[in-house]
Amino acid sequence: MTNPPPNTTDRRPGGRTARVRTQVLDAVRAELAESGHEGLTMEGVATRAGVHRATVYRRWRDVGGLLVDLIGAAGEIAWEPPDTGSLRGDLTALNREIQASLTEQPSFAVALMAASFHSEQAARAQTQLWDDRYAQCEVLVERAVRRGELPTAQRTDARNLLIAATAPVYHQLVLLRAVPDPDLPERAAAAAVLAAKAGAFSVPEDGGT
Amino acid sequence: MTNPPPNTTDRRPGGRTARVRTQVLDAVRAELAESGHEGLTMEGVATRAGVHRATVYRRWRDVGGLLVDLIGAAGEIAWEPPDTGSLRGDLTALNREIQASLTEQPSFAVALMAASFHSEQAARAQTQLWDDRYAQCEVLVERAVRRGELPTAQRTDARNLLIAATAPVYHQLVLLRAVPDPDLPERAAAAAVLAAKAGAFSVPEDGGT
DNA sequence: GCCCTATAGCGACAACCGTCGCGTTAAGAT
DNA sequence: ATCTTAACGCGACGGTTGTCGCTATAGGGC
Repeated sequence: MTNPPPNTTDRRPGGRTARVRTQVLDAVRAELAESGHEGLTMEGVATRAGVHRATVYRRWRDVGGLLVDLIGAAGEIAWEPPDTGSLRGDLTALNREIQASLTEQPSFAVALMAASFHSEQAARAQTQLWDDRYAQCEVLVERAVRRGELPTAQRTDARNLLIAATAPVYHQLVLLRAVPDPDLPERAAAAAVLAAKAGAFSVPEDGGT
Repeated sequence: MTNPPPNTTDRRPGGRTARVRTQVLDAVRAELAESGHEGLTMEGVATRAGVHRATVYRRWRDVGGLLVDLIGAAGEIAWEPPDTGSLRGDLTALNREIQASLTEQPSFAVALMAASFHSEQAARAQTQLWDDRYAQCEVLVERAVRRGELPTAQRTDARNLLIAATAPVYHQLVLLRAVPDPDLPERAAAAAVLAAKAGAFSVPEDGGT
C-alpha cells in the first residue's frame, strides 16, 4: 500500500463549514445592529443564523470569539492611516475616525470593549487591533519629522504622541459618556502637536549599531 | 379621628435594614477581593452576606447597583486633589493615583467600568464619579494660573487640560492593556503641561455681563 | 407594651446558558 | 463511485439567573 499523501491540515474549511460561518457572522452583524452589544447573545445568533446552538459554542466559544472572527473578516479590507499633508491634519482626521467608530449605532468598537471584560479572546483581539493600528500610524509621525514639523534634535516617540492625541476621544466617549463634541478631535490633535513641538515626546537617541 | 402625623418618608432605613446593607456591602468587597469583578455575582454576594437572593435583587437590582452603593459608602470619605506646588507635580501625582487605582487587585475602578456596560445605574454612577473628580481637580489649574505657570492672556479650559493629562493612563491600562509603565504618569502630565503652556487649552474669554 | 407595615425570608418558577453524547451529513481525498 | 471523518444537528442535562406571590419578622410610632 502506498503511503497516503498527507492531508494538508485535516480540516474542512470549505463548503458547508464556510456557509455556516458566513451565516453566523451575518447574524452577528444583524443582532448587533438590532439590539446593540447588550443584546448580542450566543442563543440569538444561532437562532438567527438558522444553526444549532452547540455549533456556535463549539466553533466560537463565546461572544468574544464571534467578535474576534468578525474582526478577521473585516480586517481583510485594508485600512490606511490618513494623509492630509500636516501632522495636525492627520491626527485630526484620525480622531474623527475614532469618534465616528465609537459613536455609530451600533458601535463595533464599543461591543468589543464590552466583551473584552468577559472574554479573554476578545481582550487579546482588542489589544492586537489597536496595537496594529498604532503601528500603522507611526508613519504619520515619520512624515511629520521629514517635513520638519517636529524637532529633530531628538527622536520623537511616535507611539506616545499618538496615544496622547487619541486618548482624550476615547476618554470622553467611553468613560465619561459625554455627548460627542465635534470640536474634540481637532482640539485633542492640536494639543498633542503643540506638546510634540515643545519636545514632550522626545527620547534620547538610543545607541545605534 | 385625628390625622396621624405624617411619617417622614415611610421608609425604614434603620435596624435590620441597615444591618443587611452593611452585610451585603461587606460581602461585595470580599467577593471583589477574592475573585475580582468577573466573579462578582448577585448570587455569590447574597450567599456570603447570609441574605436571601431576592433581597439583593430587590434592593440593588444588579451588580451595577451594588457598586453604586459601594461608591456611596466610600464617597463619604473625602478625597482631595494633590497639591505639590507645581502643575506638573500635581498632574503627575494625580496620574499616579489613577494608575494605582487601575492596577490594584482588585480594582474597584475596573469593576465599575466593566459593570457600566451592562448596568445603566453603573454607567450613570461612573460618569458622576469622574465628573465630580474632574470638577474638584479644576482647582489645580486655577492654582497654576495664579502661580503664573500658564498663559494668562486667555483663560485655560481646565477640564480639557485635565483630560489630556489623564486620558493616556486609562488608555494604556484599560484599552491597550499594556503593562503598567512607571514613567507614564509623569510623561503624560509633562506633555499636557507643555501643551497648556503653548496655549493648547486656551479659550476665548466668554463675554462676562 | 401594642400595632402597623416596611422589609426580609422563602420556595417555586420560567428562562437562559453552556456542555455532552450520539446520530447524520457532506467535504474532500482516492 | 466510494470511503473516511470533520463538522453539524439534535435533544437532554444540570447549573445559573432573575422574578413572583406569599409569609414571617422586626422597626419604630403610639
